[in-house]
Amino acid sequence: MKEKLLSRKEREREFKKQEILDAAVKIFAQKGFKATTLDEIAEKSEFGKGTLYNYFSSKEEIYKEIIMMIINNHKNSIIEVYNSTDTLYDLIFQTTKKDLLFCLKNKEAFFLLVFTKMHHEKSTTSEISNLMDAGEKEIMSLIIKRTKKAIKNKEIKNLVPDRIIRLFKSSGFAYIYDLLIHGDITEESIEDETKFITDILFNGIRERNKRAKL
Amino acid sequence: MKEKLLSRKEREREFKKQEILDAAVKIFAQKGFKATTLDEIAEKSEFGKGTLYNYFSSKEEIYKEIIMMIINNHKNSIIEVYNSTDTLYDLIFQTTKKDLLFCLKNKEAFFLLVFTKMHHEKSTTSEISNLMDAGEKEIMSLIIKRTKKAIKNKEIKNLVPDRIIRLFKSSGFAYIYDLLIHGDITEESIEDETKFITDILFNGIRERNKRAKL
Amino acid sequence: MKEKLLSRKEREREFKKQEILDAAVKIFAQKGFKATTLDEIAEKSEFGKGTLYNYFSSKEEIYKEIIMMIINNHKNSIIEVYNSTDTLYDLIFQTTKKDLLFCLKNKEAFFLLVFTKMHHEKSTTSEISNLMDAGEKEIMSLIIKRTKKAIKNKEIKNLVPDRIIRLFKSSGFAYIYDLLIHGDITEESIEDETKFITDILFNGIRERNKRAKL
Amino acid sequence: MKEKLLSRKEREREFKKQEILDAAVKIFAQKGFKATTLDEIAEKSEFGKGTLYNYFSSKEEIYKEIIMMIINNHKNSIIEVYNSTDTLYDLIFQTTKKDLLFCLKNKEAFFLLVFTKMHHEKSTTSEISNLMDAGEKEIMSLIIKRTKKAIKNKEIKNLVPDRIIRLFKSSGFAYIYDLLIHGDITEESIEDETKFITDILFNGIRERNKRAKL
DNA sequence: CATGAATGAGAATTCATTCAT
DNA sequence: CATGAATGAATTCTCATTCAT
Repeated sequence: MKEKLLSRKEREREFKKQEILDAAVKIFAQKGFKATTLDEIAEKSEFGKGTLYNYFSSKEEIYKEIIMMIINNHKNSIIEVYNSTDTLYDLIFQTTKKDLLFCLKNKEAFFLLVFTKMHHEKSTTSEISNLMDAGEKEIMSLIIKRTKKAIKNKEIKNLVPDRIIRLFKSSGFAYIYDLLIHGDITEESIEDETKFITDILFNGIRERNKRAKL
Repeated sequence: MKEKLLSRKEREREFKKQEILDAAVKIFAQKGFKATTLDEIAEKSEFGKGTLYNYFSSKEEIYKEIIMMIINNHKNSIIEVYNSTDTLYDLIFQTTKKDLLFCLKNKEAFFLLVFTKMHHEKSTTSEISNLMDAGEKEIMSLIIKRTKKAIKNKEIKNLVPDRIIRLFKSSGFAYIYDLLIHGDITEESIEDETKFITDILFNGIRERNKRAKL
Repeated sequence: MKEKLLSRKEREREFKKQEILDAAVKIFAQKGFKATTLDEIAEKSEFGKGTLYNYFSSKEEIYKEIIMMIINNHKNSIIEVYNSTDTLYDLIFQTTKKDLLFCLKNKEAFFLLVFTKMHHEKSTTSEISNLMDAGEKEIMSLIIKRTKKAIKNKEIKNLVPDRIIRLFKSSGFAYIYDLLIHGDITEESIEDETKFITDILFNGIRERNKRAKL
Repeated sequence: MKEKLLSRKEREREFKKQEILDAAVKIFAQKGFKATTLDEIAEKSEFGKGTLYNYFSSKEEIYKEIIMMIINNHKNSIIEVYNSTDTLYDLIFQTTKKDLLFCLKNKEAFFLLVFTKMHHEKSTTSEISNLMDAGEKEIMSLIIKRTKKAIKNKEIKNLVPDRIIRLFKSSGFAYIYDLLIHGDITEESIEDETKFITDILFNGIRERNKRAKL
């Protein structure tokens, strides 16, 4: 919607800004905020160091814009899935699948996100934390709504929604992370992996009709 | 066992070293390696900046010793549980419970570990990564062994062990992390939380005897 | 020869680099490597402390470049004299004179050289020693050649060349040093001083009853 | 003369002090004043670091006492020779020989002296320079006296005494230095080397057609 | 706008000196 | 006296930010 009114000049500017962000996200993801230098970003983005300051007012702002970008992507993705599914299972399945795909294609962005979540670098102003929390909250409220509906509809057992969601979020997140780290995932195996994790969460892993021998 | 033969001098030295490590782990956990300054560690540990160098040869060594400490703690804890349980369920349950307890009591240590795992700061020599990987491997081999046994004994479905373990490890880890972050856990609720997550993984969350209404 | 192709930027850079070296050599000569601080060099060269690092990667590199500069100057000077003289006497005379002139104009450089020769600071990597030794060797081989020729031509007595050269080198060096230290030498008196020392040394070794064949 | 009245306690104290100085001179000679640490001196002398301060008030004082020790040794040696010789030649010959012997046995002390002479470390208070200059002056006055006598007695040509002495001092010094550095000298070759250098210098300045009156 | 040289605040590290035991 | 742990001032080096071209 914003893009509508941009002149060529402005479009070019946006393009260059994006180039810088693309370069920066990779380095930030690899080294973290503090250990990343502007020299590195400048070199990777093929701009002069001074030029960066024509687009961003500080190193921190670059970081902030990257985080925003990732969060919005993710949020929009979830909203879209939310609107096109009915059951909790489908929501979880589709979301996880989409996340996996996104992460696979934007490994750096993903790591950066994880990294920032874990990392409470106070130097990186709490503003960033706030942005993340805000995005998180919107997503959460959607999932909670759907979970309650799933309980009501007897799709799942009557468990505390907060706990379930915490488990979903964290499990999915962590599992994806582990997969990416160890590298044994391709675009083809995504459907399969997604099914694996979603099904376990929904069905558990216990053998049903037999007694475990101890 | 080593402690037996330490003289008073040596014991005092060990004690002070530990004081420094205790101060350091908190700050490292909060800010990460790069963003933590020796001035801060010195202040928090109530030693002069130079004194730190009488106990550690560099900032990085402090970090390294902390990681080692945590890894060893964790590894020993798992081994102990492994030797005192038979089923996979019990292993997961006890391990998770013990981890939760440890994490609750050593929040900083836990965050630091997570942080280091996520963070591939190559600056922080790969030596640290190696240490972690070595510890990890030992633990993994124990869990894999037990998982295979569980499949053989029909305790659980015949799923690929690696995948299951990845899920356990990551889920447990992430769930604990999430719990700690949001702070709503006490020593009393540990048993309950542990049961919740272990049971879901084992049983799933789907309502069994009824068809979900969509 | 290199200078031909330098752009204005590059020439300016070289110029500034030289300014730094000029400032540094004075302080190094006065205080030695260890006792000289970058703050002093920065102040004397009228650059910011950080700026030095845009031109040199470390304090030691500044030192290294200075030594190289001096050695090369001196070596080239000797070679030139070697090629434009025939007798040992002339070689010694001209070299000594040229050295004296150089030293008078570059007192600091000279002291620094002496200083480094004396001083086997192993901290200052042995690389520097190696550079000096290499330069020295080239010069030595020229003088030895000429000395042997002088013996063959009966210009001087048949003494062990190594010993003679050691005497020349050390005497000349030390005499110059002493002169500079006590300051009673001007550009005008150089010819005279040179003749004084060369003649004494030569009267000590000259073949008496025969005419040197040239 | 001082030693006469020392009690056992005092003698022990002097002995330990000397042990420290002996250790220190080696390190100072090798690395220079700044680069030598008290830890090194403490280790080499096999005392605790704090103990050094029971004998010397500062690092600089250790240095100062060493220099004094060396200078006095040298001065006394010269005076002795002066009193037991008549001609300039003998004075130079004996002094050089004695110096060579001293240097060979106390390499470190010698290097330290050279080092300090060259090195105008202002950090090392000018007090040290003053001490050295004072010692130097006494020696100089003796040699000048003898040189004048030698001219009067037609032992040598009528050259400016100052210049001659400068040449002797510097030549001898530098030649010895060079010999020690390159290591090809033994106690046996001292007489020979001494004769070599003294003769050359003397052949350069000796009055030819007259017999020196003694 | 684009650039990169210049800068200085800040960080890690060293080491002479002090002092409690 | 002997000791070595504690200390902080001093030093080298890094890097975000500014600014003249």
